[in-house]
Amino acid sequence: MKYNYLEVEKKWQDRWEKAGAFRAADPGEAGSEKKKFYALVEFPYPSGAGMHVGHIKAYTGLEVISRKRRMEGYNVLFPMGFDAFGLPTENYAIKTGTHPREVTDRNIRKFTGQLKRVGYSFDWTRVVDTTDEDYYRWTQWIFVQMFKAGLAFRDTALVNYCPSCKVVLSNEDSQGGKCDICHSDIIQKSKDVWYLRITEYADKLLKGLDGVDYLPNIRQQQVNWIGRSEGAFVNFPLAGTDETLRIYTTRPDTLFGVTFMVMAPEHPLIDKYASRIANMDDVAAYRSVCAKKTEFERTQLVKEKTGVKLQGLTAVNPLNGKEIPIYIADYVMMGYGTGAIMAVPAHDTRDWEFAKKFGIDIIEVIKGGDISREAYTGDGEMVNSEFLNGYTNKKDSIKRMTRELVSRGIGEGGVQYKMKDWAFNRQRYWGEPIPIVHCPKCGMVPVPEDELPLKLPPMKEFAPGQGGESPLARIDSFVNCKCPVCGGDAKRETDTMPQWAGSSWYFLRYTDPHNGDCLADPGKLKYWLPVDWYNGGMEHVTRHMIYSRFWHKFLYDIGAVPTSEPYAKRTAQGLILGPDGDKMSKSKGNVVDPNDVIDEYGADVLRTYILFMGDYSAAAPWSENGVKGCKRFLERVDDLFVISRGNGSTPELETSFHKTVKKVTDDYESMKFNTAIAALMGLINEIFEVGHLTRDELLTFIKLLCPVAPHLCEEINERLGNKGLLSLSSWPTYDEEKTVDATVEVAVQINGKLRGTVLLPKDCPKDQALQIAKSDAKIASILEGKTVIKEITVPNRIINIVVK
RNA sequence: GCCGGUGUGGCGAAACCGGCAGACGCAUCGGACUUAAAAUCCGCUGAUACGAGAGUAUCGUACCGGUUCAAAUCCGGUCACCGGCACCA
Repeated sequence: MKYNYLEVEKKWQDRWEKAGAFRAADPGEAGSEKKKFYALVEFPYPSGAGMHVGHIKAYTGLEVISRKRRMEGYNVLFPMGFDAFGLPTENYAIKTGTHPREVTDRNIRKFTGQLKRVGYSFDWTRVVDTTDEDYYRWTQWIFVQMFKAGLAFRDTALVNYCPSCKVVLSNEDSQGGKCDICHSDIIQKSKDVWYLRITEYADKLLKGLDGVDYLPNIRQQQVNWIGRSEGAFVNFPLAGTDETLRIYTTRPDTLFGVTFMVMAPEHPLIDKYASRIANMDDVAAYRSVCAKKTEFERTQLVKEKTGVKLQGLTAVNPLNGKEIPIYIADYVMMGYGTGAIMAVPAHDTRDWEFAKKFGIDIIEVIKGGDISREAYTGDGEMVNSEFLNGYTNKKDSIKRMTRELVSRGIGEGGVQYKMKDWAFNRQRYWGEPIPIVHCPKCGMVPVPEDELPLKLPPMKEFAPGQGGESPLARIDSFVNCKCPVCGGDAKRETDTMPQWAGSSWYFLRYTDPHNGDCLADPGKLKYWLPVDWYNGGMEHVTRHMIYSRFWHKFLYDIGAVPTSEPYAKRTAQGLILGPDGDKMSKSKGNVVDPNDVIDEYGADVLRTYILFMGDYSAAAPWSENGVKGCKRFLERVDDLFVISRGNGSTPELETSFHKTVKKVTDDYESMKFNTAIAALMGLINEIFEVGHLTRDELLTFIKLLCPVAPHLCEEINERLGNKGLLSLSSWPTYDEEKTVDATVEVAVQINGKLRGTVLLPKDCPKDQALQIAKSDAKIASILEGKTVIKEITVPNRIINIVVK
């Protein structure tokens, strides 16, 4: 850089701040009459390591959109905050003997400083911090509303437990059988757990996806996560009892192919009929083996089928009265469906494997495969199935069978979801205390709303307790309290909320961050919601996104927010890989620190490069040389001032400007930042070929580039003698007519092969175009002696002459 | 296994709705400036063959096939890689 970028960038950052340039106007304030635009980026977890280039990529996309929107005349809300509760901070605090409050404050200061150096146009007056009492007061308030609505409940259950972090984890936090935080193996443990009944919203969460604009892969991931399946429940009588074994299946039409039943090892009917089971010892032994397996072993490693046949307990096929053996096996999960299945080995791969191993009959009911070799899971004609014989369409046969089940009173159609209720408590210190009191007389009672926030008590030793109980349980003054209902002695809940709590509603608080009376003023919510555009990482698409949509839909149902969906549009940025093409990680030593890049090249270069790297949603490796290329580009932009003058460029350059304004305007909008910047690079090459440009053209250029490299563009604007901030000036317009050159180079093909090009006037008529093409010396020589069969012209693009 | 995505020069990548494949950037090479290097500027650069040369021809978007005047793009099949889910009945 020919100028001192660090100084110049600081100068403009200070001026923006002083002018309050990026403050969003609340309803009623000057500026609120403009159309609103709410741009949201995922707020960071303020880790001690500071910012990562991934953060920069995540924020810079919507930064460009926000800056463009402001110049287009919108009232833009582009806020930033900190998702600061959580384990890394707490673990660091324990290790270093510092209080997490102190660690958090320090990290937030560090992040704030780093973010400001990048020159983001955040509205810094609206910062939220999830660990702030005035913030988590409302997180607790929402929990209390959910409790009152019966959506927060307690249950004893087998849970995912991380022995290293000493916390219960949700299914989402223990994917692959590993702890999401420390990557230790998860074990199963029986515990008292708080749940949020997210399954009650499964259907709403699924249906809501129709009304929002999410990238297709994001939508699809959510659909898969919710995992809706349609099928039927069927009741199989247990022989010699009046009990029925209820199962769920997606293929009720294969009911005549059932040759055995399988129950999950934990199925309660086993205990109920233990006295009838002759081999209860074997059963108990098998159950204890299964209980010791981690979720990982059970689902990932062991594909070999195991199980035990129940001696003395059998089921009856309710359609034809056939007696069917029952097995227990761990390939059936207690947590899905009813915890028991009807096995149709001919047409289900898992049942087939099990049948082969245990020598069970296999009855074909769908023709089309060779069931002696493998299960046939395709479509085909129904056989061996009485009234279903001859059906060839799966939908029809399922429908018919479901009707039959209902009319005979042995089952009915039903829907299942893979999504489970959300395990919502952690036994750790650095989280929102769950505002519940356990009263021996009144049961569980929420802390009254006017007593919120229920503050985290100060503590010196906040390491988790040995038995996995919360550190808060050690503070008598916190635990012992009076019941808010009866006034008698009671005990407080000592668990805290998981990290996902605070981030489930933060975007609401941005609209009214200092409100002491409610989570946000209804008028402000009405004005700002929904979030118009939300950008973040793919890794948050299934957890954070689903959780926050759930909270939002609940808040909508109780009338606390005005929209049923929080986010109108969602995009996701791709990863930045290390220079070696691997994922960046400390252990590989391939991490790029954005601060180093700013020190060496300035924030404008960093921003430009990150957007220029490639497809915004795709992963791309970091390249130091690529950074240098962007630096050169910005230096050339800086040089434009010297060759700018009052008037008189060329008609060609004028056309190029119209083209570029159009392209950049469109490309920013579709997040094709790389091609927008490429267009500006192409334009600057052309300007230097011409040798000069007008002052107006230069102004247009820096306006187009301003969202990407705002400091440099402000500086040039000032040099041009313009008063006021470029960031608040108007976005350039273009004339569609002038985006096409007066003469166009058109390709001439013969039999589809390129044989030359001709210059034609814009929108040249077909006859004239062909005439000019044929008179071209080279084309004419090829055409000589040939018969023309067909002539195709596409205006301003191509001429193809087919000859024989 | 299932779902989604991707596959184009030495590299990152472009290419609207099927219409000149490789824009833009990097790297390489050559040149200018310099005592020299760095920086900067100018130029070349998909492959192969022919040509002293301006050039000309052929091939070329993972692979095989198809539709079309015309395919990176559409259709059928195969392979590879990435991401997500996973004994979900």
